[in-house]
Amino acid sequence: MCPQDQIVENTMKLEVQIKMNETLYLRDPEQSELGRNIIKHSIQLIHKTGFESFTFKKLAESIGTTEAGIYRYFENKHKLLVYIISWYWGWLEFQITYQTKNVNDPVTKLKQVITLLATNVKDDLMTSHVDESLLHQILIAEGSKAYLTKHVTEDNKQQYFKPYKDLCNTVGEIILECNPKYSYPHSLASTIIEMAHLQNFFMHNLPALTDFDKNKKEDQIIEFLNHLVFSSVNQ
Amino acid sequence: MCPQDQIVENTMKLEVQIKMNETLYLRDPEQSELGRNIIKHSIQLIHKTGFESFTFKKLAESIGTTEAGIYRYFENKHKLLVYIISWYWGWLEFQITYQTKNVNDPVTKLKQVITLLATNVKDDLMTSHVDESLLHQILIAEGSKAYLTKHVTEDNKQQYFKPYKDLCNTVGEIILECNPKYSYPHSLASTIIEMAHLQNFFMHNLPALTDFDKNKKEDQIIEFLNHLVFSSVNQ
DNA sequence: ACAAAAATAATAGTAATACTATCATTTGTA
DNA sequence: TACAAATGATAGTATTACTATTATTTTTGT
Repeated sequence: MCPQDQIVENTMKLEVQIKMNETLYLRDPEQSELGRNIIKHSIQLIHKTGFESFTFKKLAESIGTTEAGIYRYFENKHKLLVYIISWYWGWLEFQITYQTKNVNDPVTKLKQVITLLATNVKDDLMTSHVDESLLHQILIAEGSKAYLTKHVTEDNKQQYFKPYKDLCNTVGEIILECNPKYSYPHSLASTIIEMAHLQNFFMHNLPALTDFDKNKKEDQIIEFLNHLVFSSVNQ
Repeated sequence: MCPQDQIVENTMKLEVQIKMNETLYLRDPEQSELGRNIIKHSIQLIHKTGFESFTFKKLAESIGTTEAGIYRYFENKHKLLVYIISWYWGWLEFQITYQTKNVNDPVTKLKQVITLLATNVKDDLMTSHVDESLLHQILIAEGSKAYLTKHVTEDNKQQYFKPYKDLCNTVGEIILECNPKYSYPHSLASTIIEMAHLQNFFMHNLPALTDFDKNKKEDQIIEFLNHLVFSSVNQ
């Protein structure tokens, strides 16, 4: 298991806690009611209004606190976005490790990973203040905005994208288990991860860019990705 | 040739002119010196500062006009971004049609398309006010911001993404020429287009997400995409 | 060549955003 | 209980994303 993931026994019920990069926040949002509310409501608000219209003022109003209160936790809305996205990658990494831990066949494992990446999960009750279903949709619509900035290099030096890279590595290693001679494990892994999200966005919003119809949902994306991945890995 | 692309004889030298969606602008920027300056300088400025820091005020200063002057051409900076990105897709479609017009073998044709998509071209002198090399880099870093918005559905109804869809269709048709039974021509086409850009961004900014080193440049991305595409198309 | 129309420049103004600062009040903890 | 830490309330600034008005050029039709 990746050292970023921890299971913490907390107030008598089992809670999953994802260890976050400390330079992302000013005050740890996991450690207070207000902090957890910031995470919870920012997920709801970004999902509802989109990242561009999302402001700390609106967030403060929806929580019932003040703008200045939010600024004590996060320097700006970009860092908050990176925070919740990192959280999601960490949580996904945990899901992958946990759900495939007894699977020995790498092909089966890779198929399960593709399904996990492309499926909009139900809210995981083990993380009470995070709605993973909304978070999955945020990843689809806003995920790339975390790194598509002019300050990506500095952000990268601060390790903001480590959870994403770790996940990419994990998937890359499973690809190599399927075929140790495959030349592009990381690029294929990032392609799977990005396309699991982007084909979903296209299917719902720009269907002419896909071969899917809205009804059958993610199954078609999973079939497409399976076909793409296994034909090239087994080449 | 796609009806969107036209060659126009203009002031004694051959100029390529891409027909643009008229709802994208308030006044046609191709038709005046100021308009062409808006396009030229916005490409330079977005490339230099990134789309988030790009403002009409800065653009006006770099042209030597006023903010209000820009607003007479474009309602807001998002429409200007969509404009220059649409322009690029239209230009690319023209390039593909033009450069592969005598190629009969669909496999050769698809390989050429992949190369065109993944290569940072030199500035095309046939379009004097547009620097295609900068535009290609803008596509890599900002392209997805054109559609990753809450108003993507309305924008799509206004046909803002038609040039992208047309390109996707063109590539999809070449894929079907390679294998008429391939099930996902559009999804594979959008995957090629997006990954040609995204793997480039990752290679330069988040190399851990790829298997490429900065030196060898786009060749490795082209090899990766060729391997991915032809193993799955020939499956 | 000249008048009318169109485009541009100059200036001003507004509401919202993205912060920073200060101080009073509440809450948690040794 | 006392003290520090966290929160709330309020205010203020620079910038952004526009809109409006009027004056001045430039274009164009005759």
